Amino acid sequence: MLHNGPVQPSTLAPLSRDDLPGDTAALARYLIGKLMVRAFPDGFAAARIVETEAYLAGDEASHSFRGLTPRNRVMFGPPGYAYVYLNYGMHFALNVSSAAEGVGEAVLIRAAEPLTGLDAMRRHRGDVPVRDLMRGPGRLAKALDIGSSLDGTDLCAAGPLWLASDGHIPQDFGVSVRIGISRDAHRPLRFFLKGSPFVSGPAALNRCP
DNA sequence: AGTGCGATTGACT
DNA sequence: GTCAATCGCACTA
Repeated sequence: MLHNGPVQPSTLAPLSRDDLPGDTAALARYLIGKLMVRAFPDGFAAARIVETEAYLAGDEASHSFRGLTPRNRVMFGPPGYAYVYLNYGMHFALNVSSAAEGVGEAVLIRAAEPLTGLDAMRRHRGDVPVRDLMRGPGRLAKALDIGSSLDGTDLCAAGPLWLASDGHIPQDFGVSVRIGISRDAHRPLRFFLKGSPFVSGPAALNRCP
């Protein structure tokens, strides 16, 4: 889209944990337009988050619904940490832990617009169109080489992976039901940058009221 | 111990 | 449009 100015990932300060909204749906909205920054051995990659989903306590679709397990422990920890899990036995997905310690909630990062480090992303994803590099949670994780070794990473500190802002505030949010779930399927907990071609999901969910 | 099912993707008819 | 790949975890026994 139009709003990719030049980005210097190494100078992008991490988001402050105190600035993260305590309400998980609010955090999911807050993260739209923010940046994911990844440090690779040979440089940085950065991407603008364009699609998120909130997973709440008491939510049957959430991994936290049946209580704390080794896999979902980060969801029950403090906010602003990476919950990385393996889905369908083959795709990793990146979440940001949310809510107070002891409350199992998180925001799934579903899609992003690549800004810098496209060569590094293609090294992990192969030669696909820019639009498809990070369009979907599994693809996003692959592009940023995110695996279980990053589970528990502090996303509010400059390290292998963190959240940042370049000051861009998106004007037009879309809201829809979440993708790919069967339980609690009616809840409007998916948020996206309206009109972005980097958003995943069926077109019907992406046009708006 | 065995079974079933995903917060998905890519290949194929 | 259909479908297989592949594994952690919940559930049954």
